[in-house]
Amino acid sequence: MNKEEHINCTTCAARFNSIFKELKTDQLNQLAQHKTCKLYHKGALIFNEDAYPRGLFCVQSGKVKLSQMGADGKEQIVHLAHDGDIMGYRALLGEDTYSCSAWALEDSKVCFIPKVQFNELIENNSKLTLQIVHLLSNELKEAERKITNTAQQPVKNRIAQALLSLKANYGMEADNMTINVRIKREELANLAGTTRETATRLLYELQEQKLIELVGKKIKIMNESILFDLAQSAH
Amino acid sequence: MNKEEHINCTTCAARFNSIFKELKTDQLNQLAQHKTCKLYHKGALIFNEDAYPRGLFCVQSGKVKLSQMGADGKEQIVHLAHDGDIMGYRALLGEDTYSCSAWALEDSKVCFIPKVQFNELIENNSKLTLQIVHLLSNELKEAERKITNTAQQPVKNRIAQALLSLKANYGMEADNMTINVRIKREELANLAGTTRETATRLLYELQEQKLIELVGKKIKIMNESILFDLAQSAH
DNA sequence: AATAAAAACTGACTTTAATCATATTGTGAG
DNA sequence: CTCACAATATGATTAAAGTCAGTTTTTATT
Repeated sequence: MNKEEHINCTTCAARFNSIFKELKTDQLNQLAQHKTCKLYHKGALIFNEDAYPRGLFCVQSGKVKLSQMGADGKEQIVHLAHDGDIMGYRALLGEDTYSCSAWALEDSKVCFIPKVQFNELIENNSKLTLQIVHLLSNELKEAERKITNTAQQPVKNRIAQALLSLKANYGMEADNMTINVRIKREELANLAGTTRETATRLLYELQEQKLIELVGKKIKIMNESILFDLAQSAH
Repeated sequence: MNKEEHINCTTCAARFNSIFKELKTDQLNQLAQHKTCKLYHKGALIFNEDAYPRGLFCVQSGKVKLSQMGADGKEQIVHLAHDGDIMGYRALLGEDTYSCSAWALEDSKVCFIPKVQFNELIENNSKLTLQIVHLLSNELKEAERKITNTAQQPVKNRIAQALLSLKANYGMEADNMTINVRIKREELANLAGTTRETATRLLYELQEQKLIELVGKKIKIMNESILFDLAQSAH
């Protein structure tokens, strides 16, 4: 008997948000047959940088950060994942080790599809393969843009960018203003590429400019269009 | 009559350095039938950021920089290309615009394979497709690492990294010490993500540390292992 | 060879953000 | 509820790198 409450991909809510949304029922059932699903508690490691992948991860629910270790042990968050996102496919397709680690930002259910089934799936489904190649290509585009921004923009703009990225990934709460994620200052800093202290200070500056509001552990976006302009422009 | 001296992919020296190295003669001939080859003079634009790709570019000879425009018009070099490298495949595979522009760093011969033939080629050659997916995946890995380095490393280390990257792409001259490319200070700065002036100053610092030597317009690597350590470590 | 233009260098100064130190607030375990 | 620890905030200082201005060198052109 399987203790998992979710054993069926056909009833997975995250599916419609994922690359599997167009799979037929029998293909979904085949997926479900081989996948396992696990609850990762907040702070838990899902997979580790430099390890070889043994399959594909797919976020059923929750929030995940993907981060690299910098030269002196400092974390750099290179990607955020949420419901329906797949993780580890770069390493799988590249026949390579993971280029980053995945950590649960909050309690998250993450499914695992063994490499064999993943390979079968993409060999028999060119549309799916195409979708994954699209993901890869989009991630590269985003990564290149982030290189340019990191190299050229001041920290404040990168903080603005980071906040928008959090919103894009995790959405808003019911009020449609509060970013729906609890993230530590240090993590925000590691996403924007700065230090904890500087992140704190610049958040307060953004608040003074009425672009955001800090309410408890959450961040409210008060003026998204100006925040967006700031994230784009160099000064 | 075709004025191009090179009309045949089978005799292309760069081929063995490219993803086409394992193609059969008839496939190469088919490629050659549809490709065009053009000489781009130093400084010439090969393709432009934000345009839609109409095919695949392949460097036959020469040196190419791929760069993005930053927020206030500043160039960021995100990739370097040389003999045998293909360019524009991210945009093609992603059915997207180019994320960067390609410029000839020196007089370069670049072939062009129309989209239709490219698609035919990858549809009929899964091994080739796999190779291109590998390229994509490797580029993403490199881009992620560059984000981390740009965010965390001081400029001097990034200059060291840039020099090693120039060496990796363009090799050394006969003396096995001099990097085989003439690059402007400003371009080196745009590769490392800094300013012209800072690049100049730090090159002289590296020279004082006996890691490099500046001879005319060329840069000689005097102590690669320490230069490498510097490029890796954070301080 | 002379000239103009581009590129590189250099110094002075300013700004930005990191670092260090300390205080304050928030949070979870028992 | 209390205590300990983690996280955040904040001030002071330092260090790194950008900016600005002016000079020198290199390169291409006539």
